Amino acid sequence: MSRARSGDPPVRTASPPCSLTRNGTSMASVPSLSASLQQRVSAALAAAVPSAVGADPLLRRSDRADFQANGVLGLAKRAKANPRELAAQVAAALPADEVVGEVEVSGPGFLNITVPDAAITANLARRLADDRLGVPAKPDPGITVVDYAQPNVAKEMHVGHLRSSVIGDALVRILEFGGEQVVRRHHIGDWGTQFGMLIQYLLEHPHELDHTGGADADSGEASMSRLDRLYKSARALFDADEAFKDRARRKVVDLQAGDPETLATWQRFVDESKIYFYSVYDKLDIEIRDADIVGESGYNDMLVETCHLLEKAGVAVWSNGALCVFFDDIKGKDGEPVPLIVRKTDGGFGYAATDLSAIRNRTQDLHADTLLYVVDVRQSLHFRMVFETARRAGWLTDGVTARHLPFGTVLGKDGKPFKTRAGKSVRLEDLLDEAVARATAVVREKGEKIGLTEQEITDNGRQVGIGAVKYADLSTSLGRDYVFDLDRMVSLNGDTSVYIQYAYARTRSIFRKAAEGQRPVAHPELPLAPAERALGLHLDAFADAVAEVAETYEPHRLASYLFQLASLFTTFYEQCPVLTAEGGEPQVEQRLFLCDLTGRTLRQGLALLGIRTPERL
RNA sequence: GCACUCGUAGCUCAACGGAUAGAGCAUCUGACUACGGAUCAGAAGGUUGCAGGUUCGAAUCCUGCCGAGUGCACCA
Repeated sequence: MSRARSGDPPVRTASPPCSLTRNGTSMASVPSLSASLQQRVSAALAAAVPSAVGADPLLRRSDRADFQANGVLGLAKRAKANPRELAAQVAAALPADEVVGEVEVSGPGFLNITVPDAAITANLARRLADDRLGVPAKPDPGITVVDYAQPNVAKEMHVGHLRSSVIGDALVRILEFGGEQVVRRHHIGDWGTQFGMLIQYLLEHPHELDHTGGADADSGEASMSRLDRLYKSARALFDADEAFKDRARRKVVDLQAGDPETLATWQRFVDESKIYFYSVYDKLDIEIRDADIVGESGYNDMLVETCHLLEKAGVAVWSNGALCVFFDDIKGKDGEPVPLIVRKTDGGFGYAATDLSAIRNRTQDLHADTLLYVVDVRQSLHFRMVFETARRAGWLTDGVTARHLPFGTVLGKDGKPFKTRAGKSVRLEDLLDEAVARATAVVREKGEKIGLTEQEITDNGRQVGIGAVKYADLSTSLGRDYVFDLDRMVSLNGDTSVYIQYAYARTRSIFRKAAEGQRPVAHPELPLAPAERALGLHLDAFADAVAEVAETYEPHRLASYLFQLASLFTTFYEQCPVLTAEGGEPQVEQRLFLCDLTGRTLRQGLALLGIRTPERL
């Protein structure tokens, strides 16, 4: 598969609101109970064993208490102490304050810690009072370039383009939310020898890309169909007609030489393709901005210099007429070293030259300290070689992180790469249309009962269908292949976005049904029911979950967090009457407060994954 | 052949070196005519591919083997 990278749909506002603005809210980061405890246990460890300053207490959620600290065991080993005795010492050293509740030594030397109900409610109240739900923004943001969503000019987008776009978009949102300065780059496939054929054909048939015939002549679909028809005709002629083939090849030379007429024709392909890209990304509800589309052609001016620098530095050498970089540990089938080819025997530049030039641009001109590439796993070797080369050349320094975030193949239900019955790759648009159609049918059936308007049904169908596709993609670890199964994706039950969206809609529904004076107010003095505690502790972990994803670039952890939150809320909803709470007005307020925070957390969390949350579903 | 990734419940997937390996789907058993709309609770299901090793402790780290996928000189 080509490394299509690209497109930009400005039509619909693509970004769901990141946070709800409320009167008098602050922008204060709220340490989680987990973080507060961690700090205390860490201090207690240091008090018990002076050499343990800075040791990680390994605090985790536990099924035997609210939290468990596993760090004592390793420490006891190093200090040659009895683990249980040491654990008891640490427990004794823990301060008795508002966060630390019960502490007990368990098993070989675990510390089981329970926090008071009041601490949970109080911390959640601080989250609700904050626009960002207490999630801190980095005090010292870096600059991260994310390379994602890279389709090819003049080519149909297919299911293979889905993952890069969805994952990249989610990462961008998550990183930006964390305060990072993000530069988006859509490295579209807009250059290469195949353009000689296309350009030559268009020159000989100048009206093939004209926007004629009907009201939808300017639509993305019409653009793609023109491009596709032209591509096929050109290809057929290229294969059948030797003279045309020669003319096409000479066009490649013209293009690379920067001949104005040739370039202008080439630009027509790019522009036509962008119309199509934007329409697909609009459907995908992913915002692509024109300024962020910097395709392969964007680095043309640097290629010669890149090669020159590599050669001068001795990083690249000539071999069999090509400019190559070799690596000790990379060998081919015959046992001979396999090079990264920077410049080909015919003088043309390979994509390695483009990628290396892009690295120069991103580190030296954009001053990035992190480079991320959301690209198919099959290009891992390529990136390994490119990064290593850039290190040798000094373009990647110790202060810069470059990471390929590889994703696996999309498979059909049969476990083989997702194809149509005819064996062709599936058009991305068809896939999205299908998902939306199914989701709309489901939404319509249920929506009629609650009196949704036709407009709401249509909007919800789109938000549910697209959300389902994105969630399915984001809820499994990136590196793996995943099975594309629409039936499962749009299911109301199970680990799906629909389930989470529905939980959100339920939180909203309660407020519509609430009586005049029933408002969300935290009551730390009230004891919490088990379902409330479980929900509360999980709500409090939101900031930590987001931070973890921003650090590991693993969106599936956020997806998992959100599904669990929705599940915990559903249990709470089942077990704890809200508007008719048995404890009277304060408990009604307390439970409304939990609903409010749950709703906002679900909404924010899904927004970070690029998934919308209908108010009524 | 070499390299990379991966082998976890019937299926699709989780699990930051920690206690009893967790979810969802499917299966089975019960509740539920709705504050509140698309329900919940429970059961069953496992030699974490196999064999060694490191560790107080391994699905996780190391070695070997078996199996799968992907990649491996001028396409991206």
